[in-house]
Amino acid sequence: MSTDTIQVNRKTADRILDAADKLFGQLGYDGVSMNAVAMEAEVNKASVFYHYGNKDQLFERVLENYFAAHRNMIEGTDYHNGSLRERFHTMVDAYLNFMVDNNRYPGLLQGLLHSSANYISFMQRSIGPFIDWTKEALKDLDLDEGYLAPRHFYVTLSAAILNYFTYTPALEAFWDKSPQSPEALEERREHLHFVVDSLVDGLLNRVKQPSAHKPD
Amino acid sequence: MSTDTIQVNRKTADRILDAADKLFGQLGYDGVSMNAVAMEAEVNKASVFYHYGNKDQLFERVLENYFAAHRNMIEGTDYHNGSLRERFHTMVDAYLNFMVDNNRYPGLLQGLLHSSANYISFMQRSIGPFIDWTKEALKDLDLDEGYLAPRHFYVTLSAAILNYFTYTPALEAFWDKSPQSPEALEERREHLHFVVDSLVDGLLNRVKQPSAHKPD
Amino acid sequence: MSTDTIQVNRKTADRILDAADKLFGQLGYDGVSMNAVAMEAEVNKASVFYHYGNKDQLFERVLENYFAAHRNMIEGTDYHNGSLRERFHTMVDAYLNFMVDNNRYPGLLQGLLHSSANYISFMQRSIGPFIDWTKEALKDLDLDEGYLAPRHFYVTLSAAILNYFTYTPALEAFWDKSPQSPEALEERREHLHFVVDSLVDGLLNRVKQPSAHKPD
Amino acid sequence: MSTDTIQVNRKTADRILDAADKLFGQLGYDGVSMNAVAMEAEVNKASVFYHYGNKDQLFERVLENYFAAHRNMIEGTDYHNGSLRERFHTMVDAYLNFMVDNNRYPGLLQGLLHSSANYISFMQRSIGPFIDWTKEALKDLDLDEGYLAPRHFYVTLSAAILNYFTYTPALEAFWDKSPQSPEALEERREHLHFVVDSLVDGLLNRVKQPSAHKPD
DNA sequence: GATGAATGAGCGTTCATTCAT
DNA sequence: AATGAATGAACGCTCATTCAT
Repeated sequence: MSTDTIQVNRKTADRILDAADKLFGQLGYDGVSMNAVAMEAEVNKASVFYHYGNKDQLFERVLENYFAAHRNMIEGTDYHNGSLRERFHTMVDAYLNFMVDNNRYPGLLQGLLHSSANYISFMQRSIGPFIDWTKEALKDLDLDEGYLAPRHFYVTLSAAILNYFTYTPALEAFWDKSPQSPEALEERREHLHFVVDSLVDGLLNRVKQPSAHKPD
Repeated sequence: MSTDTIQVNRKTADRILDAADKLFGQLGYDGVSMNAVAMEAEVNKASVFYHYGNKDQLFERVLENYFAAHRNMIEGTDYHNGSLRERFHTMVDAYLNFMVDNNRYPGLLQGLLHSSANYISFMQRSIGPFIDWTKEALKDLDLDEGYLAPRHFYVTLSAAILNYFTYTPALEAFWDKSPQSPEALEERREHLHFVVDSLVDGLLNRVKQPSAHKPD
Repeated sequence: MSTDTIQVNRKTADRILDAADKLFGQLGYDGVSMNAVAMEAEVNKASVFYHYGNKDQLFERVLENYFAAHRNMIEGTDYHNGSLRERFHTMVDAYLNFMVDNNRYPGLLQGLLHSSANYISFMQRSIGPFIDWTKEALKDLDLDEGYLAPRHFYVTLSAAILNYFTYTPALEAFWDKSPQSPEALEERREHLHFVVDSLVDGLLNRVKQPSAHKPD
Repeated sequence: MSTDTIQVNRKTADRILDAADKLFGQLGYDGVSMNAVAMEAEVNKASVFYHYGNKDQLFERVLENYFAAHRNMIEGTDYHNGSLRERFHTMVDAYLNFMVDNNRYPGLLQGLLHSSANYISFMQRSIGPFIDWTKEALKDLDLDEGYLAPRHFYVTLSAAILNYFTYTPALEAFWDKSPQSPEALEERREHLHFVVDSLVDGLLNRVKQPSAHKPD
């Protein structure tokens, strides 16, 4: 009974959050009205304010959910062991899986780019752990700066993963199957692994440290 | 009435288009009001409508300018000759130069992702030539589908270029110099060339060695 | 459950009435929301409605408390005996003391002036006894109408008392000490006694001297 | 024709200001919605914002009009010459005439008492000149502080004038004719002159300066 | 060409109020 | 007695757009 009550009481708030999640990811902060959220959630508009205070707070609740999931994903992934190649494969797989499971997240993240400066720190909280992750994976090679610095690999790889999702609507015309179908996703995963393999090969080639710890 | 005055007081229509260009790129379609455009251009609000009809048409005029420049860039680049590696370097350089010269374009493009479907065909008109370009560059290898298909390289490379620009505000915290400074851009260019070199090496490796280990 | 706890957690209904009293007096009917009352009283918003029905009724309860106190003040004051001068001094002192003891009342009363007609009868219930009071004090002089009628003295004297309190925030800039400080209040009391003395002198002068020069 | 145009163009803005003037005076700042102003002025709600920016600015425009008229009244009144009695009579007449001509002003002023602190400075700008005026009138008696200080006379006399107007709706039940009728106003004027005469007599009696400049 | 004025629709938000628990 | 949730109406305000001049 008490469980029931909790479920019933959470229902409206959850429906609102789901609706906001969906719409903000599709249309961005400015493209979504509180009225639209209320209608999507099939609740009264005032209820949205009752449960989440205002539009900014609702938006941040949506963001925080994803950032928490994002952090959990990173913390739940063991990327310290194995060869350089293995570590990168682990990372790319984990990131790709996360995007598949949270397919509204990329759109949400892109939307932040046009938001007022307030939300840039939100993005940085999302980027930071991933850059650290890349640093960790490349730690043996001692590349702190220059064109092979971890941050460049972060931008290149995250972009290769993210944009596949955000550009899906535009890409559909050029794909033979829906880009988000399991088959297409598997193909993209193979491509990303190929990219990682190639980059790791190229990297090891350039740094030329045959004596380095755990040669690949 | 002097030449100076005329130059300073550029044609109203131009001033409006410039203002719209700037604001749409910064804030996205929904983040910009016609009033804001008028104020930025220092013209009367009704003038904006007089010259461009309505908000959608103004937005499309801004888009069209960039897509025309984009097409010109592609058409003006000779990517048919040279080795596969050379052709890719040419492409990446041309695309990067274009972004530097048209630094409002990436933001504009990202904004389209949230524009409810209307503008997807605009994006596709921008993507199409680039995909053809990639196909042309890879024509010798006969890769029409699968994880090595040209379209995957398009997504990977365009993302690696594009996101460096669109994510600039968020990246600044992780860069030692401004990501848009000439030095940082040169570094990014080197990284992209490294990426291309690695991918071409990896590609040639795989294509010539059908018996090679399958990806993961 | 100790006596202390009970005293601190006064009856909910009382806390609400106090909060409403304070806020309505400060901000007027329109300036106060039921939510604000609930927060000030640190009770649930629905409790306010449970105890007082609706906003109008809550407001009226606050008013009624003051009007009852006002009536008690008048009934508890012996203004029938003594000289005309003494009777007026008694009145003015009683009224002034009442304002000091009920310093939220003047603000509340002023707020009524903007309440669309509904509450005018409330004001009249407050004014009536005071006018009767003035009539009683002046009963020997047989002044029912004209510029010396009791009602004019009521307006003049009540205004001289009331506005000193309601205009306090604006007067502070022109006072050397806080207008509500005991010293300032004592000074105001002396002034009011001076006013009463002067008016009584003037009144006796005119009434006893029908041949006196007409005003102006 | 140009005159016509100007009149036509001013029409809407003027109608809005008139409506705001009327409603704010009747109901106070919080009691008036922008919609109500628009309906009273028979214009579109957006027009109100077009012409006056926002509610605060509209309110301040109304206030400023009265404060300007108030200043003009004071500046246009010669209260430097004549006996003390004459100077006070001049003041009271001017103030009373101003209230009759600007009968919405008292209500507006009272409404300010419940407004946020922003508007207190507005009130003080209204009060200041009048207090100076009182000081000027009493300058020969050297009364800077104490219960006979000019500021006390300001409060007493302004209250006697102001409240007669603001309390009109409540007073009507106790008056034999409408308090704002010419006859009633004339009677009130006589009363005020009686008050002034009595106070001046009382004052001269107390300060006892038979050798003072211009004995009354 | 250019612009001041006007407007219906919609925005984010708060309101007083109700009701099931 | 008390409260979390819900809601229709209204709030101040901005929007894209039109139109007479």
